[in-house]
Amino acid sequence: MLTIGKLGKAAGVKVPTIRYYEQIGLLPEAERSAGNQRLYGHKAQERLAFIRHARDLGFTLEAIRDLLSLSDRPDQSCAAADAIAKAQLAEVESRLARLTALKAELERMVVQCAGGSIADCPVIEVLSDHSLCATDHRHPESEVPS
Amino acid sequence: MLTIGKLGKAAGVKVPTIRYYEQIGLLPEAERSAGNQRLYGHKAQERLAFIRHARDLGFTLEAIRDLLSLSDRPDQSCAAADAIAKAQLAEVESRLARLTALKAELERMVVQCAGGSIADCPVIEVLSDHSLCATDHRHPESEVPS
DNA sequence: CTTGAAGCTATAGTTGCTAGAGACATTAGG
DNA sequence: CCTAATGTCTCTAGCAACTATAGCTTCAAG
Repeated sequence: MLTIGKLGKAAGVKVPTIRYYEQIGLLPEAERSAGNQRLYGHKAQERLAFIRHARDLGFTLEAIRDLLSLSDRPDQSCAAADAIAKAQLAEVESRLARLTALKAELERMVVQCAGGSIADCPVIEVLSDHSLCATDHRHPESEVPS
Repeated sequence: MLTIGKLGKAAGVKVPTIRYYEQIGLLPEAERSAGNQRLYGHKAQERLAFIRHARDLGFTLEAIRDLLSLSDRPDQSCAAADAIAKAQLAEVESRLARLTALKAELERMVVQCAGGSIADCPVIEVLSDHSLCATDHRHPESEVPS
């Protein structure tokens, strides 16, 4: 049985984060020692690793909650899990597209800036006047949508 | 003079967001009509467009605050503005790199899933066991760092 | 002159944690 | 066995950047 600190170290997750996951019901309530400290077994360790890995891949806690409850019913179809992963992939792809456009525009700004004064700094200029952007694209709605 | 609603529509910013920007001091306090409603002139409209554009490019509100105060002093050197833009570019590039790695791994998961049962769903499997990831990469620290 | 849209303030909620305070538990060294 | 240093406990508040809600007032059109 591991204390919360060892578990955190093993999984690469900070201690308060583990307690937070328990609080929101992603992890079940842990067993307690005589002195009221949380103790974790192998199952909890696997579950936390799953969560951590999914977070690393950018899944939201809500999506992870769904994936976990799916993985608890191994007999069912994996269509739902596949759908969640596909949605995440689509999300990542759309963010990639947006970031790529941002990168191009930022590069244009930075390259043009030759260290003069603010009055003719292309950084300020481009930000002030959208029409100075490359004309062949629209801006993304926002960088990280709701 | 525009009411807050017209201004929002003109700049593509929601009304509560404008009030929020005023609250945190990004926009100056607006003039008020006889009936206490906010009124905006040309200058405010430009300032809001600047903010909106910078947000679209992923600058934080803190960075925008700095850029705005720089643009208010046109005689100074634009080195600071350039540094902010360069930092933002670096940030975008690092996020691009991370997202590209995520995309590859998600694609692997999704492609392998042939619609069987959860018990052998590659989505769940890969998430459960990190060693099933492509062995030639480490995961990014996190998708969007602090 | 009435009705409905748009505006006002103030507060709370969102996501995914992180930081702090102040008290108790455990462990390593002497 | 005692003490000091960690580790853990609960609880609350804070971060970014908004978004939503409630309950009110003001404005513009018919």
